Amino acid sequence: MAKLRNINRSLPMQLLLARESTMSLFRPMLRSFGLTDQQWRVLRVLAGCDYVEAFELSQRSMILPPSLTRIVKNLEEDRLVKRTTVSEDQRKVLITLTAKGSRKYKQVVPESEKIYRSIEKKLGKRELEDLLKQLVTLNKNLEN
Amino acid sequence: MAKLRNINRSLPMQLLLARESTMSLFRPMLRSFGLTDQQWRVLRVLAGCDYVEAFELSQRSMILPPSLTRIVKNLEEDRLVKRTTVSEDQRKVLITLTAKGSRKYKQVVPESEKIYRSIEKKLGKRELEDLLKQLVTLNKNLEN
DNA sequence: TCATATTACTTAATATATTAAATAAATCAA
DNA sequence: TTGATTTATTTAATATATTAAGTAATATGA
Repeated sequence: MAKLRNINRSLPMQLLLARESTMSLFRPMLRSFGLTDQQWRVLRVLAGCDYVEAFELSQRSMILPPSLTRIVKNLEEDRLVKRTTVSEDQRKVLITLTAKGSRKYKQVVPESEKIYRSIEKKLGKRELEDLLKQLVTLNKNLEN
Repeated sequence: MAKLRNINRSLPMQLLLARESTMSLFRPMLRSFGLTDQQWRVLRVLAGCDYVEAFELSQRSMILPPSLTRIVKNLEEDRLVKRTTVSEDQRKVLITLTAKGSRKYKQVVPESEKIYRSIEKKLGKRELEDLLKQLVTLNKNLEN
């Protein structure tokens, strides 16, 4: 009978496990700031620019548009982001950080970097750099 | 102001992207068999043994117990798996593949392997092996 | 033995993922 | 210009993720 490769040899499974191992280190910190993983991804993109269109935000935060609609709605209720429309193209929605959102971002950044450095320490800076490089290559080679 | 590392240098983000790049190659095939990603993970574990306890299935399929409860319920409604309890410990639930589940598994395996080989071709067999090895190491070093 | 703690799983509540369909604004073609 | 198409986003429906709380069976200790 045809047999499937072992989980240790399955790229998708090892990637899932790696993502989980990694995020489980950040998650308690994010929760302590009242943020979900995805909300943090959104804040992080927004912090890099004045405003972003919904579609670009979707791509850069790796959250599909239907999910993003609700996430932005929740963030807006928490007064962390603001939505506006452009008069040039009434279909588009622009999203920006509020002052409160910006403060939240600035609070999280040093904690996030602290965790990242602890990961570097556990894995070795060179090994981590090497792994990142390979992942970037993989993503380039598999992208549609 | 403290600035966060770029997304290209973020291990969690690159892992998320890599997982997505990879799964997007398998997903259409799985859907054509009427399976979600998680249902396939469950079938795959079950195919490796006669029966599994819910807790072990949860760990090996990397699905938390509350999600697993519903996933197994749905698979049971589709007659792909069966739940039984053991008399020695009435708390425990054993899950097994039905004949129908086993047939489904055997149908998917060759298609899955076909996709896997196409990934090997795109990335290079050696590079893929190397990446897998690094991921296994990372998972070992970060595990709780 | 009997109250207490632990274990194994399920339910509940809220958040997100995925796919398809809907909506509304903008663009295009005849 | 106007009907058809495309684009940008939202709704809807179903599935899964996450955390907390609940339930029932088993184990433990005075």
